[in-house]
Amino acid sequence: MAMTSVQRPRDKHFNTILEAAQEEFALHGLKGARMQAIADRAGLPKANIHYYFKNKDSLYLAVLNNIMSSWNDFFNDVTIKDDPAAALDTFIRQKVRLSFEQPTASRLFANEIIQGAPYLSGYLREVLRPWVIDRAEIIRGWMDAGKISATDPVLLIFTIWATTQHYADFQVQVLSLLNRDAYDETVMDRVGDFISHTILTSCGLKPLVPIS
Amino acid sequence: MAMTSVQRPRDKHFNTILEAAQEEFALHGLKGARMQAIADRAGLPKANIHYYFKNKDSLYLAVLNNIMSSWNDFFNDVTIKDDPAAALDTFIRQKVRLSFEQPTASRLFANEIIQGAPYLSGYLREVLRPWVIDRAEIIRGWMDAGKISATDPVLLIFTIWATTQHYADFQVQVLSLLNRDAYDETVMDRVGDFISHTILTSCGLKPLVPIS
DNA sequence: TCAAATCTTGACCATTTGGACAGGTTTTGG
DNA sequence: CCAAAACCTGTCCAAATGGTCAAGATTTGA
Repeated sequence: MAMTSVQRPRDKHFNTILEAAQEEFALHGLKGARMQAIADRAGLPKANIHYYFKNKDSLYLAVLNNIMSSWNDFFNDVTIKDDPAAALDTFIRQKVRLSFEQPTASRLFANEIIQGAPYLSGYLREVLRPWVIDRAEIIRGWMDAGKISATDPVLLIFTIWATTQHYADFQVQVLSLLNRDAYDETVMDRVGDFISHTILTSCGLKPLVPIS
Repeated sequence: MAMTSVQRPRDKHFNTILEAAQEEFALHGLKGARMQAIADRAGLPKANIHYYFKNKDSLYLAVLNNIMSSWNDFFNDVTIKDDPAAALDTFIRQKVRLSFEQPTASRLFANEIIQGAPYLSGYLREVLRPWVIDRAEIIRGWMDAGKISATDPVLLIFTIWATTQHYADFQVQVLSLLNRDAYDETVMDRVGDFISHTILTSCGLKPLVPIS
């Protein structure tokens, strides 16, 4: 965050540290994460971390900011004129992909929220709430136009978030219960199909893909 | 855990400590929680905690065991002969009630799973997996009997878990986005209605309650 | 080429943290 | 009533932890 605008070659360390920190904070939260563990994961001496980041808090904030920028982008371009089935399906599959391909970001966010959002309360109030109100308005527009059946737009968004992020936050549980060692494209598609089917059906829409 | 079978009067402290620990562990995870903070919350000197529990790990385990016993009880008695709509509706509403009334238990569980389930991997493998397989069998029975439409039983269970526990784990976010200070019976019922409607509809069942 | 700017790191420090323990108080059971 | 058992807690300590710093290495740009 407090870096120079020019991207110097050395700044690769900057990103290495951010990634290592993201992993550790996602795993143990702010208090639980250890600076030494972050340093070890980054393959750098601990003192070097403090050259780039003043302290633990500022590193945590840098990681958070780095993540939150691209959190719900997908649904931004949707308008009332769009086809709800296609729009919802796309949004769901993008969120599923994010959960499968960048689970640590989701886990870090989950940790922060579980812990009471001490560093994201402002984000929730000033960024996410307007976003939700805005998107809910579009969904309500679809309802009024008779394109989807009556529903609660905000709870619908919550449901999409919950079902998609579940596969990132609870990855270990899901893998254990599916008796698998790792996610793959097949599982991701199966989950995308299922959630899309569930949401679309509940909105009175015809599912784009049948469930196998 | 390592207590005498007789419930002595003094053992009220035992439960006080368990509750305080549950709160702190839910908030900060195993590493992040502080014994002093648990002691403060319990209103006892830290040394007293160590009289009842050998160390931080054993306290954490005691809290986990205390929680996991009554985690998915609700769905246990269901059989193929039962009406799927009623059974699913009941299960969903019970889980929603748990999320609203005992959110810390859910948050502690979430923390443990996010962190890779270091203390619950055995539980996942030996308790939860058989449970899921068993319940999935019943749902499959409903499908075969033509009582519900084709679906993926395991992903259906995941979806119910995800949507219901979301309101415990992400309580702060939900409250912020609903612009409320606290949950109440009204919100809980609205959420129960919505999730029940969503799940039942996706199973080709007629919702028990219309969405307002 | 060379001095300034940038970066790296081993060694160190103050504070926090989990935990031990001895000496005390209260309860229990005969 | 009394001794044994159970319970309580102030005090202390070793280890872990976040963070500092100064000396040195490397890079930059004129």
